[in-house]
Amino acid sequence: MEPRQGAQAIRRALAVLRILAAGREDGVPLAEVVRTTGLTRPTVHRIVHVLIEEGIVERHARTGRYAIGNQVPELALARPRPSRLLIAANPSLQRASAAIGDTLFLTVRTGNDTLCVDRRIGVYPIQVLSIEVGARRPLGVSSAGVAILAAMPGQEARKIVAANEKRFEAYRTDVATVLGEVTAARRLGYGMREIGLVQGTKSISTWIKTPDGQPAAAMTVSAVRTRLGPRREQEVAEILLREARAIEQAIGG
Amino acid sequence: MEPRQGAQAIRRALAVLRILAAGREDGVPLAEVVRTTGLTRPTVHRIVHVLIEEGIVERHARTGRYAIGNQVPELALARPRPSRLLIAANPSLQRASAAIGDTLFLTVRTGNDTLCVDRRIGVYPIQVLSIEVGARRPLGVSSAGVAILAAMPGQEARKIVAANEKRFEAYRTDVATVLGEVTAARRLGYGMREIGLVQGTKSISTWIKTPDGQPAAAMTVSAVRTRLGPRREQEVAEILLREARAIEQAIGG
DNA sequence: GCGTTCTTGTCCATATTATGGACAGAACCA
DNA sequence: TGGTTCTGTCCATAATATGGACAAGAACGC
Repeated sequence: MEPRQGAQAIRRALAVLRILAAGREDGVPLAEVVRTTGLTRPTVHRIVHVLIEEGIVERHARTGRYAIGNQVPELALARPRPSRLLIAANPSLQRASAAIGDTLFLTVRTGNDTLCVDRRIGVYPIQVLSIEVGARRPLGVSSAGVAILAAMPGQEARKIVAANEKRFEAYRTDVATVLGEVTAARRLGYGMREIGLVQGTKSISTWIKTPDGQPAAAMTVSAVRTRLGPRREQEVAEILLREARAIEQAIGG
Repeated sequence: MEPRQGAQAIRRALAVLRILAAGREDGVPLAEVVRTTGLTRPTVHRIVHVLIEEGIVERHARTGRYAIGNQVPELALARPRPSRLLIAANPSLQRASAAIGDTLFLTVRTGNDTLCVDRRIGVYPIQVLSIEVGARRPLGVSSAGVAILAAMPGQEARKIVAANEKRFEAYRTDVATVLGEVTAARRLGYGMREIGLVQGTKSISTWIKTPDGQPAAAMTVSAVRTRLGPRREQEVAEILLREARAIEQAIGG
């Protein structure tokens, strides 16, 4: 598949949109878009302002930051919701949440990012709620991202990690660290992070593959570190692995 | 506001996306996109296939039709849902639905289209369910579209109707008919269609304006024609007008 | 069967379009 | 005050997107 030519501008506009999406409601300053896309400032400026005229991007009056606009969800209404994955995963998430009691996330891969698409809050009184539905991060910086990378061929994973290099700085990590974590996850059979994105939390993630063997998503448990000692880590991982296989079945059938 | 230059390709890609969005899950054949956008076929073909590579568009294997892809709702997750309008309108829709008993729609304007964003089913046993959330139509072909056009300055309304000319054929209407209906709606104070998009139905729509006087949405009741005689039309219109003002208050405050 | 009309896909010379270096203003800090 | 961030704009230039022309497959009629 040689990439189709004659649409540089469209590809660039989409790259910009994906960066803006990572900024959620608050949006992203122009300079950051310039840095992370590697495009020149006049180009990004032009793209962003055309997208504003078209209603695809909005600009916050106070901060001057750029964010995903109204028309994007409007276009999204054209698709049936919720997605097949969400339907297939629902019973598993419910079971796992009840069995574990800590916060549970379902995260998909989209391009070079992870995107949280579902979250279940457990019964345990201390819950890690830092990641919300819609949260978008470069593949590799969260345990879910590491799990998804671990589930794909090494070459592809390295390519993605290399592509995300510029964005890792903001999360205080780098290519070598991420690749190390990916290797560790392959050995373990699941992704794990002693130090979560939030201080004092720990996360465990299992990957979910589509019938053709591509990793499609990850299921993650996050909890305060003290609640996930070695013994409980084992328990939680077993539940997650079982339910991940169940979701794979549900997609495949 | 002179439109910004240097982004023809991006604008064209968005025009294509909006047409595809009107096709919902089923999508739209390439030829129809070519017709309604007025672009040449090689151009549309290139745009659509680049968007497929980027995950923004999907192609149905069986039919060959093109439709909005997975990544659009993924980008949409960056925004908080539901929208402000939906929140503001909720109590009014609930009250109106209870009072009227027929199917109620909330429709917004997006570009040159109307987009159904909410639907409430009433208690009366015969309900008009042809329009679903996500349904997208050229402004002017539904009573909601006529109401929204009626609420804007004549010049702007004429511009939009002219821009939609090519798309009217598919709905068996034309510029003159639509402009006539808009004028009638202005006189009446609400939009009305004796012949709905579905045979034997009748619709009544009131417009909802933002604080700056721009029409933002329309509230519509659809029912089988026999259920909306002159007397009941009055009643329903009064309720819709009252609730439309309530929603305007809720947005403004 | 064979022509007709619909569709989608591809090529490539061309000119239109997007590009980005250079310049400039605004806001903030020391 | 000068230094450092940010955002916005201009315009000559090169690279890019464009669309006419050609091709091939699918559906229909007879």
